[in-house]
Amino acid sequence: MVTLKDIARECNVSFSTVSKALKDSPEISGETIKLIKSKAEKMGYQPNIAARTLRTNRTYDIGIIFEDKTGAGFQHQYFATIISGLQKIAQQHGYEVTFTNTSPEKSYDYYNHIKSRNFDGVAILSADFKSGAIKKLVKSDIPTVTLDYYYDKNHTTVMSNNESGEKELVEYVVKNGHKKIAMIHGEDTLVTAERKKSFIESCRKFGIEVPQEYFAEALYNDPFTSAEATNVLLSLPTPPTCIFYPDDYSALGGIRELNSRGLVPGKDISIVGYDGIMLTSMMIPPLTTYEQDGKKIGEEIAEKLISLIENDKNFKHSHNLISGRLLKGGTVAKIN
Amino acid sequence: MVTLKDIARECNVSFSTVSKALKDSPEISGETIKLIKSKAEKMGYQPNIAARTLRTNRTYDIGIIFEDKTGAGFQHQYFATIISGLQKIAQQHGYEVTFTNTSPEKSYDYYNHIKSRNFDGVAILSADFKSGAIKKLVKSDIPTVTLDYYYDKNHTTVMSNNESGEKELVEYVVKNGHKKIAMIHGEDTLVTAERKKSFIESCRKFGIEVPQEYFAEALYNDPFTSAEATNVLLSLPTPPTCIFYPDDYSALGGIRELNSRGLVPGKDISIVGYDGIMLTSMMIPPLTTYEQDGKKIGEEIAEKLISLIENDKNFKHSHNLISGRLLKGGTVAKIN
DNA sequence: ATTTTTTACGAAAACGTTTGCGAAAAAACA
DNA sequence: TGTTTTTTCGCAAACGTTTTCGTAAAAAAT
Repeated sequence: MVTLKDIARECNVSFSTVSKALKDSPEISGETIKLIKSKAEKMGYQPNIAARTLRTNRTYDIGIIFEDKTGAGFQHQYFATIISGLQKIAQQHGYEVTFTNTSPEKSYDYYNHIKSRNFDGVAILSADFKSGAIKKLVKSDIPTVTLDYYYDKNHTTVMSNNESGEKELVEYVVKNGHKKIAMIHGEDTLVTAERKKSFIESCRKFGIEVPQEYFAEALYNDPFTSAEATNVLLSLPTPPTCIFYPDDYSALGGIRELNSRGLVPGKDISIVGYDGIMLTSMMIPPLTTYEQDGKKIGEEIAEKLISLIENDKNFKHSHNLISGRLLKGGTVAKIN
Repeated sequence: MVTLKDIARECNVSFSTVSKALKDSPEISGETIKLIKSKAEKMGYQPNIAARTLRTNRTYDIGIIFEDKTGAGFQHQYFATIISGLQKIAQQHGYEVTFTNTSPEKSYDYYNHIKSRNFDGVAILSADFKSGAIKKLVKSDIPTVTLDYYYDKNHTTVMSNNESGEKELVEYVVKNGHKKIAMIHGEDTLVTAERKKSFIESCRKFGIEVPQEYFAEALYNDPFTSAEATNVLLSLPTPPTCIFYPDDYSALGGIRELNSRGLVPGKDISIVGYDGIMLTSMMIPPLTTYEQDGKKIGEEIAEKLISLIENDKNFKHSHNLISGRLLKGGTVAKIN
């Protein structure tokens, strides 16, 4: 590889002059800068990042923490688009994105690992946020931005707007005449809590008090537990006319159960999903759902993280809500 | 951060002794090794990777090239599982995985960029393999493994076994009595060529010569072009009884078209997909398709790449075929 | 008891940058 | 012309490792 010294030799200057010239130092005259730059270009110079890092403690590398219990991982559209958006912005600013190793063991020391790798910052997309390791990282001097988890005023997070998501869905469903609305929700997380809260309050705004038995728990993105939950809800003395699912995959599981009972979504029963994965738009009828804007979320994470890294003077920690949009499919029947 | 010097001070030895002790050098006595290691552990020592890289030219970092024209990217199950498998193995060997920046411009110098980043090796998952930039990289001294593209004997590739995939599908379909079998294939790539070839030869083995008009082109993973292609095939004087789709998403597009014609897959018409994405197993009936083993492919890529990096003496460049398995859904009707 | 070998460690160079500081040359001023 | 200021550049240290080589002490061999 061609180094600063090689260029220096060609230009008859010292290698420190080359270094300065390449970053437009005012110490170096305009002519020599021009000379050096063209020479460097011609020789195909690329700085050795490791050497730079050693000296400056900057890697231009953003770590991503993505603890993937299921192994199915980021093939979910939500995460895939987030990562895609994140990488796009990072790349625009000259950063690379690396999937940093996640712990098989519990007591993994993320902080030390990341210090060792010299990441400029880290985006925590999926993790056990309550664990000591993650907390230590977030509270440390390493710039971090979290996805869908909120600690306090002293750190930055980007969250999908669950409140508006549920609100829009409820409004749409109620407008179609539904009053007996049930919710199958995911396992107990911050996101789940937010969605439940908004669901309940949105219903209340229309004078609807959702009874306890209209709530059922399933696992996110697991069509089987949601099918079961569907079964439970439909076996109630007064079954709901509309069922909310925690996500689109779960809704598909629900549809299977409904079909086996001879019920057609959008006619005999109404359902809504959450996420807006591509496939649901191709179903017949398309699933009514709330599309989260993963791309935007990823971009926002990258932008916040980079201004944190680069010490933007007017950076303030913030809690960013990214809204998506209602996809009116055909699985909500108009009733009265 | 705690460095070698810090540990040396605590142990009353030189820092070079510490360095050696930590990697079990025979130069250092057993006792001092034990002492140093425990001290290092206690102090939370993590080596500075940048410094190590500068000295050794090793980063323990694997670059991934993933040119994503569509922006939809690795949310496709095939790539997602590949990356997941790759990362798993990499992590087991102490490597990190980074999505290295891909070029918006045509003449991007991957080679220099990767040299600059000091990646130990790079996995080329998706790229313009015929471009000069990629060729230069593959022909260089940087260890590379490619996915689904084959150059020559002097480099290593891992490919999904398209030959056996098509063969198994054809066998299954023929066994169900089909003789008029059409193929919608994707755009012209190496993979497409392999699949077409195997399809034709497998049919021939059963005495079936596929007429020219039974081939139609669509775009991979695009339900709309495949719907159109479906339309063309069904409008033929003698329409096929079974249609092969380039992938599962395309098959879903086909199903829409079939439905709109009042045809039910698995009864009035038969179809098969390719890929085995999770969702197809939840359809009613489930799609008959060939599941590619992305996880295995990713693992194989990582293993090959790492032995290449670590200069395994008995490493030989190879062309690795990874087979998947037939998923017998319910979209192939038995006819006679 | 002397010589040789082995063991166990330290000194120092090197990797390629960035950057503070000093110095020579040029320009400005008196 | 002599002095000061400014411009432009080179020197050298530093970042934290790895690794070669040298060497003192200990052990073994004579």
